[in-house]
Amino acid sequence: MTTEFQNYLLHSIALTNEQLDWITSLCTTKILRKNQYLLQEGDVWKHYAFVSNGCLRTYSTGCKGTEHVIGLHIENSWAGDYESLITAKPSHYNIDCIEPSEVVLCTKQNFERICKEIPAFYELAKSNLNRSLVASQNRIMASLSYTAEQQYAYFAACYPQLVNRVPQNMIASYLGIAKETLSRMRTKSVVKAVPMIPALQFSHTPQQVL
Amino acid sequence: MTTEFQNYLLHSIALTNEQLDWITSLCTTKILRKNQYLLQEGDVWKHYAFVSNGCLRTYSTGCKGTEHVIGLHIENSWAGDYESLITAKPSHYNIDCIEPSEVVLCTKQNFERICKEIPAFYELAKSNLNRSLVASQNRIMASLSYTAEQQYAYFAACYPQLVNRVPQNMIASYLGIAKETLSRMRTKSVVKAVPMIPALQFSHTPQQVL
DNA sequence: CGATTCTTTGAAAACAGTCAATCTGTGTGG
DNA sequence: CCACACAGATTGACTGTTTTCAAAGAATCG
Repeated sequence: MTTEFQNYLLHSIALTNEQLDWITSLCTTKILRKNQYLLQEGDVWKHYAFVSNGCLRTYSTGCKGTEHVIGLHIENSWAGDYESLITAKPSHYNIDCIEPSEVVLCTKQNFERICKEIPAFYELAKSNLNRSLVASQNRIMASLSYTAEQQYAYFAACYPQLVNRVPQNMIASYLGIAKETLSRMRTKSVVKAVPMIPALQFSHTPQQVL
Repeated sequence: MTTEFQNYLLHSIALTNEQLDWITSLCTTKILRKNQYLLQEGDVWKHYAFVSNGCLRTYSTGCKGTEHVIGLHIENSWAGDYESLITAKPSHYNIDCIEPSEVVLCTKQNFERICKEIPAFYELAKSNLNRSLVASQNRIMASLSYTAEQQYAYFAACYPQLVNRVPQNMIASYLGIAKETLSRMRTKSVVKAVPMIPALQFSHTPQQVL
């Protein structure tokens, strides 16, 4: 029987059974209940984490205690604080579960070992990193170009799976708008088309954070 | 005599003279006048470009023809459209010179050849990519957390070199605010301190786009 | 010096944020 | 099984910031 993680790998790259088993043996699975932290501010993040099930959010606490959602991660994507991982410094972020979730953890060390051993795996990791960067830039582009309403429409177009799964206040926070504003926009809901911006026209791919 | 690019390399990684010469031989230098395009929307970006002198901007044209500045690049940083580079698709962005500039170009192919041959160079490239990603995320964090005024203060703290070098309308565009708003903020100029947000407290490093 | 680009300024209007109250649904424990 | 508590969503009135448009003032470049 193959796990979600193994399915993800098999769908992404070509692997022998031995390789698949070997990778799996270097990873651990962790079950998290709703609201449980995967990473807490101040801790050093030392893993690569694949979300095999559920939904998590990465957020940071700003001045006056407001929470700002930096990332949302559902099954088949990656979560973690990349900055903390590569600098080995304490994280400024929190990651917790919006739903009961299951994540596959791989230590940085093991992850790099796998990369070295299996070029295809390495290419996958690199491609995920690239996609993260592109996704970040698209998000910046959207925030520069769009009004609150257009941003939400763009978000909904990019991540239809999240719209009815993630609480609205978190989506609002992710978009940098007030939850009341989002609520009002939704009730109006004249289903406006998002004005298409060249830079964003091919970007309807789910965000990956590695 | 060493060029700016060679100085950059020597300050970043350890190289023999032969290696340095070899790398240099695989790159070309291009002089650009003010307002000249380095990349124009619709073209495929195929290089890695190191800015050895001057200042460039990456921008995109949104609906209604508004220009949105996605990146600013001064000497000793990198410019280019990474998305177009890795996907080999036409770029949605324009890059042009704010000042007369000099860039060192290296084709993707040659760049990868150097990476393969010289591990330290590869590590440098990887580290630049990582820093780009972190910088993007910090920019997102800032746009979520800060008011227009705080954003400008944060920008000025991060990039003091740019404040009096890049036209204000472009800085405004970079920050996603109207140029008039920026102008008003500057004249008020009660030099407010930026409220520090945990996530951004160590991020005062110049943006690198590789 | 003339032309273009960039910046400043003013006033009105649009937009989004805040605060506070109410409403809804879900899950828990008595 | 009901009542209650709690998290999330909605609504209204108000405030404040930011945008827009238009015009005038600097600065820069050829």
